[in-house]
Amino acid sequence: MNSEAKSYDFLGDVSGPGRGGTTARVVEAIREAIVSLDLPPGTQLDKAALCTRLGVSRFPVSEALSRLQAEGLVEIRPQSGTIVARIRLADVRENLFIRRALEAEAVRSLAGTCRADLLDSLRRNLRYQKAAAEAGDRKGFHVLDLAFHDIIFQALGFERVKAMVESARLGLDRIRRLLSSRRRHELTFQEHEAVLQALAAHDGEAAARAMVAHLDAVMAELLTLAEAQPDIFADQARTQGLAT
Amino acid sequence: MNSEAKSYDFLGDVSGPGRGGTTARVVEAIREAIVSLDLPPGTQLDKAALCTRLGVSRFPVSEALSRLQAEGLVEIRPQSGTIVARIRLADVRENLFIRRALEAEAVRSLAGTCRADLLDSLRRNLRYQKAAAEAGDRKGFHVLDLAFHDIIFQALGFERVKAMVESARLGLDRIRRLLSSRRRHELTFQEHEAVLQALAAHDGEAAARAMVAHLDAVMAELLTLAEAQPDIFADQARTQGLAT
DNA sequence: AGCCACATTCTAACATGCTAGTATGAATTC
DNA sequence: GAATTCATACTAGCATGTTAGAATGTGGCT
Repeated sequence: MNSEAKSYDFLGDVSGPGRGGTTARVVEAIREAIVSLDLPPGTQLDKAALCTRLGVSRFPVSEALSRLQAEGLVEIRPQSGTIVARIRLADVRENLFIRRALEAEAVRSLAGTCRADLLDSLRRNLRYQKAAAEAGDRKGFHVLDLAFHDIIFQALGFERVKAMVESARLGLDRIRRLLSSRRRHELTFQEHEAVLQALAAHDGEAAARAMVAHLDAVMAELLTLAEAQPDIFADQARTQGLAT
Repeated sequence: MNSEAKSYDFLGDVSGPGRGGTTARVVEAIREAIVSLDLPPGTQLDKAALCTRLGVSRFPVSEALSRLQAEGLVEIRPQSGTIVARIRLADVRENLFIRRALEAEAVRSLAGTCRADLLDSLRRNLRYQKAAAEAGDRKGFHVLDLAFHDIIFQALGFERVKAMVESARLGLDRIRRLLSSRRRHELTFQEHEAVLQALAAHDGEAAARAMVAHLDAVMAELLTLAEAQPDIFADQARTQGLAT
């Protein structure tokens, strides 16, 4: 049974200074491992091994897995086992729905009152994006992409909204890894720029439209990818639980 | 110190059939107590008393409180204590933002493809709403109000979105209790009807506008109420942590 | 009298032990 | 040989024990 060692070497360090925050760090470590595909979809998680590897007890691990289940990254089968959630097309759609709704409303709501320093931050970010896209720096571009959206939510000041969007984005990141391409970077850059333009013009509706267009473009590519690599997806047609 | 008994009599029963789901039931019980204002904002929670009252150990209670913190209903002060979150104006704004974004996008996305049975369900619900409003049945109307929004998300089929909206709505329910009035019911009914009209006409944008108008109307009343009863709110101006 | 240091006490966070439910595989029966 | 039943091993969920940190109140000091 335990033919594979399950050493979980790739997991980050969770040793913290004081007492508090252990659970949060465990969440972070496992989430990172899942999103980076070090833990591929469908992998069974050995809780005991996780505890020994991270040097913590089962309490924080249990709670961490529970939260990750809420985020849709793992699937807990009661009394049976916990596995890394397979990527379901329905989840991809849902996560993109969440991002479309919240991010569009964010820019719509910001356009009217957005301050100059916000625009400046976005402009600076886009300059870096352009450079990263031209240099073909995939990882750098990804970081800047995240930062672009983060800047917007920072300006909005809604912590829970930000957390929700981040959660939705993480649910998509496992696929995005496979999607990252130079052409996509250039397109993303242009789409981001359109958002900025609309924000600068204080046109909320246009900003929302630009954001939706951006996310829909990503969605379209993800779906194309899904067609090409059906093996990493679970249950395309059945058990999707669409409204009856 | 323990001059008050802290009997927590109002808490519902959490005894379940089998082994699983205890934590979920504890969450439900405490959440209900908070939303119904049996546990007023600012109340300190006695974890041990909760355990004895509910007949469970500290494990499910801890996890339940942790989840409720994520929902913004309680505030955990490390090593110090847990209190029922005071209602912050910023949270009200955030929760309404979430609802506006997700519910508007929901009806926008549904308008194009909405099926006849969905419209029928909504129509039936609105007939009941009208009856409840005219009869002055506050509790009944509230239930129907929830059902109206639930029907929409049921049709959408996105579980996590539904959970997010529900969480946001619960964060607002503590105030809504104080706001529930006959006039508000009539207005709500009319606003709901506008949403239905637009859905029936397959006009997504109009449906979204109607939904936003509905939620904004609620928001306006909540803010008016906030002015009138500032005592239940915490820190109007300071420590709101708006983007610096 | 006002202020500061210290100790007590309370709490959440963490570790560990235990139980029940599930799945798997082997043995038995048809 | 195939299907079914039973035993075993494994897992999540729950209970309980332990520890570290924070608030508060008290005593001494200025």
